[in-house]
Amino acid sequence: MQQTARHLPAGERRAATVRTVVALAAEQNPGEITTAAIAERMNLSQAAIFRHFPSKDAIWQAVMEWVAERLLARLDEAAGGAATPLAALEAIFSAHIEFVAAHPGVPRMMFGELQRAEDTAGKRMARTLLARYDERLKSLITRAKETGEVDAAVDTATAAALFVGTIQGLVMQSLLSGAAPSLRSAAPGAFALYRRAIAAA
Amino acid sequence: MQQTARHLPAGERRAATVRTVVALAAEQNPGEITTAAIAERMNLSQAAIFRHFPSKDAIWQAVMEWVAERLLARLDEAAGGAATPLAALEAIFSAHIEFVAAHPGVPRMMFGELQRAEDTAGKRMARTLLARYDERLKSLITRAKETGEVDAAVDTATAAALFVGTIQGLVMQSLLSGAAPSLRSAAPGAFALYRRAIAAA
DNA sequence: AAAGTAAGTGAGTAGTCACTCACTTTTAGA
DNA sequence: TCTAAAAGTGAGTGACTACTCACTTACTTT
Repeated sequence: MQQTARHLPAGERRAATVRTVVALAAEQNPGEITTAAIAERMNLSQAAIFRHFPSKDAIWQAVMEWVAERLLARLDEAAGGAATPLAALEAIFSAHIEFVAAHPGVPRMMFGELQRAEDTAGKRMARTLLARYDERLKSLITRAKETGEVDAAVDTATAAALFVGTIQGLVMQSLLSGAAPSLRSAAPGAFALYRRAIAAA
Repeated sequence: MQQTARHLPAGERRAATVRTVVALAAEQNPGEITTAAIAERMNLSQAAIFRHFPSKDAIWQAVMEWVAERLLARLDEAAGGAATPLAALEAIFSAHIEFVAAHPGVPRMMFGELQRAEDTAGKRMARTLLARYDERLKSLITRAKETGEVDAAVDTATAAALFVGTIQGLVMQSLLSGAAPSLRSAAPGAFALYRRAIAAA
């Protein structure tokens, strides 16, 4: 990100480090991001990193916290402005796509953390994020059943899983093509199909 | 896998190595699988690995070839026995779920390879596999539109992406819970929703 | 301007990684 | 039964990794 601001206060340096990791994850395998690479991107010595984080795991934890806070805030904001539960689902869908289009490294980091064998802090944070996401989806789907927008015969948990899967399908397509714009343009069509899957007849 | 067969002929040792990597990927982050770990699992010295593969990249290439061959063969077999295009899609869905339930490391390896920054042989193989998969899906969906099973208004490419996404949603759920059985039990419900998304009214 | 403190650095360390090589053991064919 | 080739090994190597530490530089407060 910014290059030439030296001697940042600790809080800002931590924030800059997190932003740098998110940016690097958009370019390379998150598992292969080294502390040296992070430092180089910030025009800092590698040793400086460890003045602000006790370990590399702590960096990943901070990054996953950043993702959880920002993503959930945007989703809640999007859902809040919607008139009906189904409209809220669509708003969340768009907001999520917008978020990963702006930060292409995020889904890669999520998958990377979830795949870790050890039970790291970052992995727990990723799990928590997904659990909270799932909660919100299930709540909205339940309410949409009550308003009659979603078919009552549809299983709520399955519908929530398909919502996430629909996004993942788009993400995978963009991973293959390497293009972020395709994500945004393909999103409306994907949600239209998802709506068909759950909508009442 | 098997432990005590020493001095295997080269072909069998290569095959055993691939099987070992697939098994290890079910237990840990594929990116962290070392040649030492592979050798240890086979009760072999690490140096022996390099008598059969010129590099670690070559191992990954062989593994991805194994996956591509076996998976596509099973999918084609499943599709072949189906009466209609939509039935073929369902058979492919089941066969795919069965495959990843039997080899839980496979989706992790796929994602791991696709995330690589460098253009490795394994990554190219993963890309090719997905492209072939996509082809088959689009062909079946097109034919299902002709028979009237699938709504002609549904976009073929989007429907193919949602098919893959539906499976990924299930895989992600099982990654979170760590349980393979949940994959198999949740699959029929997930396909039922997918069918609703694309079926003709 | 002096001094205390926070931020940053150069030069390390121990450990791990993929990969090599001179050498030994096993297998298979005549 | 002998032998050559194939399969496997022990002991390395250089490159890279997260992390440390004694020391320096910059900022802030008085």
